Amino acid sequence: MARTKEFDDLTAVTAARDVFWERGYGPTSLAQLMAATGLSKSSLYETYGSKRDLFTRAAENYLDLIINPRLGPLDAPGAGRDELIAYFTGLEAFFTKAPDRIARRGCLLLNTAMDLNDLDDEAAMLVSGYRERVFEAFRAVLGTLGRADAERRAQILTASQIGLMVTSRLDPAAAAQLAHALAEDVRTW
Amino acid sequence: MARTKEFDDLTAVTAARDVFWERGYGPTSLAQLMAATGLSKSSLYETYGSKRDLFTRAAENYLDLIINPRLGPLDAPGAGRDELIAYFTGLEAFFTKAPDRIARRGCLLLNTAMDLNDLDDEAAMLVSGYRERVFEAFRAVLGTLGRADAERRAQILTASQIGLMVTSRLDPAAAAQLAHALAEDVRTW
DNA sequence: GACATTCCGAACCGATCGGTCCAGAGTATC
DNA sequence: GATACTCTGGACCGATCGGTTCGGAATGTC
Repeated sequence: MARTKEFDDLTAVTAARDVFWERGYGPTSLAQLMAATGLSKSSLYETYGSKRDLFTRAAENYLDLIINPRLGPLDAPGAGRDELIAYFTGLEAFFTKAPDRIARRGCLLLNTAMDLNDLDDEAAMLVSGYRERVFEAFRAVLGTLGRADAERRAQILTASQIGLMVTSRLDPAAAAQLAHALAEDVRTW
Repeated sequence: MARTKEFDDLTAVTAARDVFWERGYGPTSLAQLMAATGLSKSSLYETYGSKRDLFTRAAENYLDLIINPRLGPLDAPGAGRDELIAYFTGLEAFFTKAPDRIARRGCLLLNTAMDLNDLDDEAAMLVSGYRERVFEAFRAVLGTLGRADAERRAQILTASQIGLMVTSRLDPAAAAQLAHALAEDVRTW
């Protein structure tokens, strides 16, 4: 019947995701996406429609493969202080061990939030949704600890988490220190 | 002798600063800088050299007129808990009262930090320097409170402050809430 | 071999970018 | 009025951008 597909969709989208992640949506050019995916411009256009559409695929990939695995343990029923500590120590280990290039990527969604002028309402909602997702996860866990100030603590923790990802773009070592501090802080609760 | 200068340097740089602030360095075009400053492309080029040089001037303006006035009270000898609370309640008031356009600007330096690929080492150091400036101010104040965990608290507070500015770009109302929460948190120390 | 499909390279489009240059008008001093 | 400086508008540059199209080679099924 026909020639078989020669490239893997997941591999290509993941490669594109990493470029968007490192460089942001606007500054990423089609040429860089071509180089990263190994696909020609024609193939990219035919397969994904447009740069913007490819970014949507990349963001979905990011949520599925990066965010959800990290946040998953916090969502589990019965998750409490230990899971929260493990969350931050996990990030500390990541910022300590990961190659500089990787550690400096920060958060794909937060990075593009600063690009916001170039993006559209859909992208803005994506970023806001991510922030609320993190907040709700923290709030649920803090709720189980029975603290009266759970709501406030969750707000501050969410902000710290955002600050953590931004800091990692400037200084991965400082981000590792910060993640450690956050884990220690949670221990004192 | 000669014709007198017809525009005010401070006014022009401040106008350019606001454009960079709202849109980021990369996405800001010369046309937008011309519109904001009221200067022609020729005048901009002759006076400031290049877009990049103008950004440096804008960043200096930002530090002098925006950052230092806010952080000043924290630097004053004898500054303590009250000044810290006032700092965050001041931000809360700003995010509550300021027009949406203004409240959503976030922090000029943090915004450009996400643009980092487009920028150079000088810009990266500018942003890192800003972060350390905030951290040192917090650390000094927390030191006077005689807490054993002053260093850790300052790290977390710095991250929260960064998260606060990023949040303001997504949702000024949430930023106001967060600033309030931070002030309340400091009160409990 | 006929056929369907995948994939690529290259040419091309219109637009925008930052930057350069210059002729000339405006405005001050002497 | 001569002179010196400011400032503008517009033409222009080379480069890059995302996107579009097409011819043709490659690779599979039947």
